[in-house]
Amino acid sequence: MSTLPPGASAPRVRIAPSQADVARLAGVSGQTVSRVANGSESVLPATRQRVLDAMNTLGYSPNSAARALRNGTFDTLGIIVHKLARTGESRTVDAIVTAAHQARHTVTLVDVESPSTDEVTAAATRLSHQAIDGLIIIRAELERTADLALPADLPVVVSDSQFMGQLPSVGSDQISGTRRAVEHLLSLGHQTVHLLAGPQDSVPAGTRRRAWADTLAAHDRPIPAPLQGDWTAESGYAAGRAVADDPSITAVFSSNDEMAAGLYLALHEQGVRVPDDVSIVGFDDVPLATYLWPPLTTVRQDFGAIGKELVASLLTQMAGEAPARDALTLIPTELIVRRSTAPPRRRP
Amino acid sequence: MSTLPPGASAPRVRIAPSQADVARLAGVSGQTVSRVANGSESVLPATRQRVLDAMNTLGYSPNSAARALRNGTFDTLGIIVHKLARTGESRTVDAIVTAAHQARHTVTLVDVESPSTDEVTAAATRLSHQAIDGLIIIRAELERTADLALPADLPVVVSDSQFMGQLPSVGSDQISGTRRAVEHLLSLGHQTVHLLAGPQDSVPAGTRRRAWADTLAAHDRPIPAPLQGDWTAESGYAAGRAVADDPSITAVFSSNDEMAAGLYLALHEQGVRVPDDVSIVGFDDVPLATYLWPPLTTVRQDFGAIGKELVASLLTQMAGEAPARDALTLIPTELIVRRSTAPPRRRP
DNA sequence: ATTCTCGATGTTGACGTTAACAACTGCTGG
DNA sequence: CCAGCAGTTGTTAACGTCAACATCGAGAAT
Repeated sequence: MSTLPPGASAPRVRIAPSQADVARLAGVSGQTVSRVANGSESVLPATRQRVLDAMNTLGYSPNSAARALRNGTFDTLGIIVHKLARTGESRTVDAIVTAAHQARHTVTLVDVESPSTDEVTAAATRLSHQAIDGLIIIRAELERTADLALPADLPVVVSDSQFMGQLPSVGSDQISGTRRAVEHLLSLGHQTVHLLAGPQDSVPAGTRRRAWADTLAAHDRPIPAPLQGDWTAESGYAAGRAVADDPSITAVFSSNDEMAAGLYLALHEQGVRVPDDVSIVGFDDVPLATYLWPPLTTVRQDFGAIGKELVASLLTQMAGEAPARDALTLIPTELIVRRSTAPPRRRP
Repeated sequence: MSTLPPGASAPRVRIAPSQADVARLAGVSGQTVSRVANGSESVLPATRQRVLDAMNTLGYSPNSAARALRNGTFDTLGIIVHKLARTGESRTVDAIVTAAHQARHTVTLVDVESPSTDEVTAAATRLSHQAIDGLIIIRAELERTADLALPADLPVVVSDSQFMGQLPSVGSDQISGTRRAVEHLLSLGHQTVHLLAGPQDSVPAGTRRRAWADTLAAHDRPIPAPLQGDWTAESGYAAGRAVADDPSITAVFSSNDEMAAGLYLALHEQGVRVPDDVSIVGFDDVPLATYLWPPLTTVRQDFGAIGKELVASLLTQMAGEAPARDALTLIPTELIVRRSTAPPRRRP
């Protein structure tokens, strides 16, 4: 009998039944309960039923911490992500969760405030203190992973390809997507294509920018100074004012759909018609791209495939295969032609 | 000396160092390592430093499974979500992750294919087999939780308010948001407001529908038959064709922004002007709402606040406070007036 | 000088599970 | 009639951590 001070309540007891409780009720050993829980063959049907019944009455579910401790595995994948609310990020995570589920794994999420080395390292440490068997890093805008302090034996995959040669990566084929976007505009008769660029320190933004310039160069076209954006629709709007003021611009390739939407608004406000006066191509194919006015021609990224591939790569590593440090899986992109592009027309 | 058969390789050993390894290297007991790891006061500075050094050289991080087993707590929150890629969902999850982080908790994610009772139960079971201290269910379209088989002692919160009286809930104040949207249109001079409804089996869709009807009734206006949608822009587009064909419709309240975007497209295609011919109000305030043409008047939901509140409620329960089964936290909504609404004009 | 106190550190055992092995049963085949 | 076998069930120990208690030593108080 414990003596509690007056007014004190008994500690809240987690009444989770254990294997031993089930064993006692079913009149078997704990080991047999374990066998039933894990679907072992060598249990008499009658015994199995007795155990199953006991589990049900008690509401037993195995303690995963004990199981993890015993097995040395958590059946859990960690994800480090920055700005989960963004289209690409949330769709990738969605796909990861689904793929992980199919592989009977759970997913643990950590959000970083900025995708800097320090933050990602901290997040990775925090995660490895938690229970994970593998780690997925989504779109960290880092220069290199050398500075990234990761547990040596932890399988890791990175989305987007800036870690090529350092960590296994999975990313969209942005180069060919960009090329097709630019060439689509060129083939319509535009003399050149202006770029609405993503932020300077973003790796994918840099990739798209280079691919844009390379494509123009390959066709012997002038390479205009890029308009600078930061992925937000707001920055696209700002750029749109500039575009509206410059009648020489007939075609713009926006590094993502959000900025294209901002561009649209500025152009509409200034009475510049799309695609009659200016043709626009975006990147991503967000769900709403079809429903902008006019429906946006854009480069579709297959985020679902990326998520699936990330998980597949991680599972391979976890199965013990030596990770090819320089493995890069490229997911194809696709140009979706809608109604925001047309042959150039002279503007007044 | 173990003798391996020729050709056999040693098993892949997870070389994660344990407390004991650190203790040996630092020349202290495991308990002292534990004390240092958990920031106990009563360790001599010199000793602490020696332990810290040993931790660093070995790359030690405490085994969370063992810790969880010992402490009976996982510092982890589980989330069950359907269609993570949607705006509201991903923003809510984002906020949850951030709030959980601040409370030094990790977040584990499970996606269900459909928000049905069976699926949610299965997911909850799966999660409780995993390591969680509390559960957040986002927008399950269930009638009641009675059927939901949840571990009895597991703290749970639900987003959206359909579980009122059954489980603690957090949700937007959809009723007043809807009322303000409808009254805004009425105050502009519209005789009545048509509804573009969400799917029949969705609880929030039902809430908005009732609030819409109630508001019209309160103002003695006719209540037209709702246009039926399913949350997708595509369904909004279909409804838009009908709206374009019916000149008597001057104002539409769309149950979400996506459907409003679909509506826009159909109307633009048919040459029906917004807001000149038809006024439109949406719900959610997705990031792109400002950048539709014309910028969409809509009811803003504060998903960030919802996520924060969900975590707060869960933490309270986990701290041992008896959950008020009927607790309902209502997060205010806000009408954002942009340019898709105007006084009615006669259409030809 | 002796006892007391207190702070630092060590020892022990338990959390719930499962692999490895041991033990027991009933049956087959000689 | 018994060795041996296969199939079922039980026993033991260990995974890594930490709370509770035990121990030790040094200085304070008498």
